[in-house]
Amino acid sequence: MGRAPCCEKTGLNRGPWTPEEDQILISFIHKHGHSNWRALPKQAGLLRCGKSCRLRWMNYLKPDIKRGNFTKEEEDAIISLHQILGNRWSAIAAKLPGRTDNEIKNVWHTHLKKRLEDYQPAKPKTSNKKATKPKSQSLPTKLNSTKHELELADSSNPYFESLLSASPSTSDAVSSVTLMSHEGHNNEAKMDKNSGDINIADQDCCSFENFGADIDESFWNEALYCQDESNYALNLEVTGFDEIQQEFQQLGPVEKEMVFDSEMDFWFDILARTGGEQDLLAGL
DNA sequence: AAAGTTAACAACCGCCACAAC
DNA sequence: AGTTGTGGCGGTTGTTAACTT
Repeated sequence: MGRAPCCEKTGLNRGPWTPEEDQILISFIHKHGHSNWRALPKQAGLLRCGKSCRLRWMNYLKPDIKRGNFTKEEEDAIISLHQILGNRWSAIAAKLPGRTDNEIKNVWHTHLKKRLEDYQPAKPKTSNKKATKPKSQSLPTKLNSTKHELELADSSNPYFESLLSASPSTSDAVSSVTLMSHEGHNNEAKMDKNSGDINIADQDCCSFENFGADIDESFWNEALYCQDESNYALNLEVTGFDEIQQEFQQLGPVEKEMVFDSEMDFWFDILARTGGEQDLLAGL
């Protein structure tokens, strides 16, 4: 036996809502709230099913809904969030105040997806000159992490600020194998000699913990994440460049310096490289 | 100007998770 | 513990306006 349908279809209005219907729904919810969507249309005198009322309210009539064109910042946020969250429109919408999942989904299918597809023809680059990573490119998750902590002290993008939680690293690794500093940043890498787990701490911008044993400790001598006032860059410098190139071969030839369009892209790249997006997903 | 195509967006449908019973 | 009702979610469709041929 199947479930009873959510509403009796016969005799109910379908299709676009009229201004009169909108007004009835708005005034009813203002007076009585919407504790029971199924019962609401009957109580309000609307010839609609509860689902339809809920959808109309949630996607169109709710007072805090922001309508109109998406800003460049919002579009960038959707693209970046979609890289991590996929088609979880409600989760994406939760990061964009005033925007609904339905609206974001529509924008994605009508604008952003096409923009990315146009941007996609990522032929492997052979030159070693500085280049910007395409936003749509799939990111490698070569490096495994079992735990991830990240602090973003000064985010310029309000949508990103709420995405990440601040948390200091408290891990005590058995032995310290590497100490890095770069342009005022205090980066510290420790390795548990028994388990092979690697702990990275960057007190200025982020901390990562427990990357697992499958990465070479020398990697962290060579890879420094850094930022200055105008750029967010991943520097892959000096020795062992060929090995790093192999690690990240999914990206095509690795540039010695990758410059990102925005701080958000920079952070998402770090998350993707460390598998941190898995932890992020778990926390949502 | 008419027909055909595409873009934009509102709305619907079916499924799922979860709370209540 | 199993069943049912409900809200919420993501995929999809329908409609209409805008654009192209």
